[in-house]
Amino acid sequence: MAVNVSISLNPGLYIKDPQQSELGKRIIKHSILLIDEIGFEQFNFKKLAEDMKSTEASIYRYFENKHLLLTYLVSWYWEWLNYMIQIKTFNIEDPKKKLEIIIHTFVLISEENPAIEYVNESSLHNLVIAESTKVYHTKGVDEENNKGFFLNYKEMVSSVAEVILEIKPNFPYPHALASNLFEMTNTHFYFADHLPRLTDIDNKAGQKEEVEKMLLFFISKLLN
Amino acid sequence: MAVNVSISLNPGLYIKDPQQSELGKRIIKHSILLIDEIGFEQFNFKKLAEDMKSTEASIYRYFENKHLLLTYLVSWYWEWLNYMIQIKTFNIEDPKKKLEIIIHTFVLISEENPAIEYVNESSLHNLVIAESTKVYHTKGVDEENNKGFFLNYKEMVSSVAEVILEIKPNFPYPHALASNLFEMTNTHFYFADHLPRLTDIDNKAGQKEEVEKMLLFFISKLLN
DNA sequence: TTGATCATAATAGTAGTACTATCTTTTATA
DNA sequence: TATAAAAGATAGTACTACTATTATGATCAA
Repeated sequence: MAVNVSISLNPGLYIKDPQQSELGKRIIKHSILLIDEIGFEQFNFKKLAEDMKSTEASIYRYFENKHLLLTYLVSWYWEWLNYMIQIKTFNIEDPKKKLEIIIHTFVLISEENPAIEYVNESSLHNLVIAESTKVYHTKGVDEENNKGFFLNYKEMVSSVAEVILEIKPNFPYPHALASNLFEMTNTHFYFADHLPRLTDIDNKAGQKEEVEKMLLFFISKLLN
Repeated sequence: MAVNVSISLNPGLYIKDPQQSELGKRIIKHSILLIDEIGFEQFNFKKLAEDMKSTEASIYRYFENKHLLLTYLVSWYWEWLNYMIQIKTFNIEDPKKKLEIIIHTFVLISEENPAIEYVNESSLHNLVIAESTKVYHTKGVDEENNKGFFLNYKEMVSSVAEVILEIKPNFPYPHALASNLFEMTNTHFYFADHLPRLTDIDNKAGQKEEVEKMLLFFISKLLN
C-alpha cells in the first residue's frame, strides 16, 4: 500500500488540519504514542508538548482540547479500517468470504497494513482498544453526533451490515451484529490482557488468532 | 424484596463505609443522581457537596476520589445484579429457562427490583450504561484488579457461564458469551438512544423488550 | 452533667489542569 | 527582500483535585 493514502476526517474535529503540516503530523504521531503509554486520563497537552519538544499553545492551534484529539485519532482508526475493508473485499464475490476478510481485518489490521509513516498503527490499535469508548460516552454525544463526528464508525458498521444481509437477507440484526463483532474484537483483547476471567481468550501468543476463531465461530452459528 | 438487603462491597473501594452512616447513604444517593444528570467528566466532589448540602472535605472522608466512587457505584450494580440473578434462578431446573431469566434481569432489573431506599435503581442503571466501562479502562486496571475491585463483575460472569455450560457443556466460549450478553445489553440501550445507526433497536417505547428479544435470538442461535 | 470522643462543617490553601492572550522569532513564499 | 503565516516563549486565569486545620454539634460513658 502506498504511503500517500490520505485519511479524510471531519474538519469539525480540528482547528487546523494536522495532516497539512509537519507539526500537525508530529502531534498525531506523538499523541498516539503518549496516550498509549500513559493513558488518556493522565495525558494532557502540556505533557504532549514536552514529549514532542513543542509548546502547549502550538498544540491548541490544532485541537480544541484533548477529547477532540482523541476523537480525531479514533476516527482515523475507523476510517482506516473502513478503507482497508473496502479494498480487501473489493473483488470478492462470496459474501461469507467477505465477512471472513472483515473479521480478519478487525483483528489483524495493525499488523498487516502499515499505512502512513507518522502513524504507529500498533499503538493506535492499542489506543482504540483501551480508550475508544470514551469518545462517545460523554454528555456531549448527541451534539457531536449531529456534527457528524461518528460517521466513520457508522459507515464501517453499515458496510459490514450489508455483507451480513448478503449472506442472510432476512437476518434481523445486521447493524447490531456488525457493531458487536467490532466491539467484541477490542473488548476481548482488553479482557484477555487485563480481566481474563471475563473471556475465554488466553493472554498468550496466538491471542489474535484465537479472537478471530471465536468471531468466526459466532458468525457461523448466527448466520447459518 | 425487603429493604434491608445489604450490598457487600470490597472495603478497598472506600475509606469509610458509606452504608454505615446517614451522610454516607446521602453520598451514594446524590452521586448516582448527579453523575446520571451531568456525566462523569463534569462531575466532581465540589458539585456533589453543593448538591447534597454538605462539604467537599466530608465526602473525601468516604471516598479517595471520584474514580473510586464510580467504581463503588458500578460494583454496587454488579453485586445487585448478581444477587437478583441468584434469587430469581434459585429453584429453576431448566438451564435454558435460567438463561432467559438472566437476560430478562439484565434488561429489566431496574424496573422490577427496587431494592434499597437511598438508591434510585433506574438512575443507577443509566449510569452503568453510560459510564461503567470507564471503571476498568484506566492505566490502573491491573493494580485495581489485584485488589479485587472487579470481583463482583467476574462472579456474575462466572455464574452466567455456568448456566451456559449447563445448556451446552461443550460450548467453547462460555465466559465470553456471558460478558458479551451483559455488555451488549448496555451498549445497545446506549446506541439506540444516541447512535441508532449502530444498532437495530428502535429508540421507542418497547426498547427494553426489543433488546431482550435480540439477546434471546442470539443465544437461541449460539446454543442450539 | 460533665467531658471525651467522634462525625461533620467551615474555611483556607496548594499543586496541577485546561485553557487564553500576547508578543517574539522562525520559516515559507511571492 | 518583504510579507505573512506558523511556531515558540511566556504569562496569566479559572477551575479541579485534593490536604490541612480548626470549629461545632451529637452521642455516650462515668
